[in-house]
Amino acid sequence: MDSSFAIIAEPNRRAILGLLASSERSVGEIERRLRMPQTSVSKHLRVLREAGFVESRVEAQRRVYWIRPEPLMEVDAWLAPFRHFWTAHVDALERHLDRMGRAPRKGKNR
Amino acid sequence: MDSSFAIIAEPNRRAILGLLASSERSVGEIERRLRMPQTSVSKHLRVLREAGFVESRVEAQRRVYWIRPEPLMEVDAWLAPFRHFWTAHVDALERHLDRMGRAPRKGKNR
DNA sequence: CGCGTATATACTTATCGGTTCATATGCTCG
DNA sequence: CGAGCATATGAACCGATAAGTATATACGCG
Repeated sequence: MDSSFAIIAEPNRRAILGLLASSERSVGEIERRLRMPQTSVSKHLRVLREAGFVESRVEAQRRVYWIRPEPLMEVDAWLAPFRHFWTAHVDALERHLDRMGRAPRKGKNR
Repeated sequence: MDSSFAIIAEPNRRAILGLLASSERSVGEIERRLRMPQTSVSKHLRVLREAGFVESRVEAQRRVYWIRPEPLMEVDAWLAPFRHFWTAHVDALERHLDRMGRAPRKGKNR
């Protein structure tokens, strides 16, 4: 329903994503690091999971969560039309790189 | 009050920013293009202005609004720690460019 | 002047999402 | 099997806010 933007509007969710940026973590780890109630962590993780921001696996009694990049890429893409405001003089180079493929081989495209 | 993220969580506001990305516009123009009530446009513009996303000048009876990049840069910056997820193999090149100053040729005419 | 257009603002209402508390489920180990 | 930890889920509560309505202000022109 809501866009990815609504999801990352919540500071605690951004904090969680920030933690997961460096490596995957269990719920308990997140709880301790961010000093936020477990129930809250769980609920935010649920929202993040349903929105495709994270994925989880069960490891005995724990659940380990990690980042899925797609929704964040979407946000990144939305910023594109604005980037020239702060990178004006490099635009030409950027476009050049894009045209060159920017991610040459490596199959597995959509 | 809330972070820039909360501001762009609103779809109408993103639409307005999207319009302004290409060029400055008056309130009436935005109203017509987006087919949204004037009062709504005004209110969103107010929010955007107070959050530093746009700036306006008075031109006779009209107000012309345009983008201020700072808050969007902030969002762009927040994405940095995640970018390696979708640009992993280009990272080296990116860092290289950054180290070089990102604006190699000095022949730029001004 | 006085009307029409352009824009902003106050007020109200309904909705939404986050937090808290209580409880449920499931796994591990003794 | 039963205790205890890790995590999830549900319900009530509460504050924020978007949208609608109505009105106010400013300008420009005949």
